[in-house]
Amino acid sequence: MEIGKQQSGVEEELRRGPWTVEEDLILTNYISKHGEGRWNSLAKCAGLKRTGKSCRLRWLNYLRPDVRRGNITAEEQFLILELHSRWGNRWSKIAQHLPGRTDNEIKNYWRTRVQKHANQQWMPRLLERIRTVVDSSNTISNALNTTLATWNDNSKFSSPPVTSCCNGYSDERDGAWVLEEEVWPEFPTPSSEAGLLAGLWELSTMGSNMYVE
DNA sequence: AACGAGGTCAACCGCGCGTCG
DNA sequence: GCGACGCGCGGTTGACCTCGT
Repeated sequence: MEIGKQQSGVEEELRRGPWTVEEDLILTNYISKHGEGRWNSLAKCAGLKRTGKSCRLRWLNYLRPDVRRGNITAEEQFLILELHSRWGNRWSKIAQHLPGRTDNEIKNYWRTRVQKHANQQWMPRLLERIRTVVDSSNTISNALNTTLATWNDNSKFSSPPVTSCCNGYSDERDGAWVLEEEVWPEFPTPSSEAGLLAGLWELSTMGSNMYVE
């Protein structure tokens, strides 16, 4: 384990790297008794040889009781795509709309699974398609799950959900998917922002507990 | 079975902002 | 007004895992 040094006065050994079960227990017990905040003094008072920053990160990203673990659901994927298209890399802001998910988790998810496809030309069309589905469907959760599950399971983000909404071909030069514009079907009136919000509100009433301002 | 490449994710780092004395 | 401090955010790193050859 790498050892760091405090900058001030008396040198004190600081632990870095992965947290042990014992450290997790100490931090959890301390916060349950005294609450969070004042992380630097918290670390000292709890007897942890960690920086306040490290304690805060460990608590917020891992130990907090309401941290939700496990796979990102289709609905969460849609929200991440939608909110990122709106706000960019504002991970903490995006995370506020996915209860139990941390900004770090969303950031990692985006960078490892989505980013390399984010600039492909079908992405805006996919978002538009989902918006339309959300806007026009009375079974929003099912519609989203169907659309995105097909997309994820069959293509691993490497191509748009062509089987359900459009045709396309793989560009010989770089393998990127190219949509054939003319085969896009005409959907009902393009969704308005209000329609999208209504759809997400619908989702929130179906137990997903997600919402948008 | 062994090895390398690529993916995943917890943790760290640097910076900027707000607050307080 | 200014410096110290605490905190939060986004970017990056590196250890570990998985998968293909």
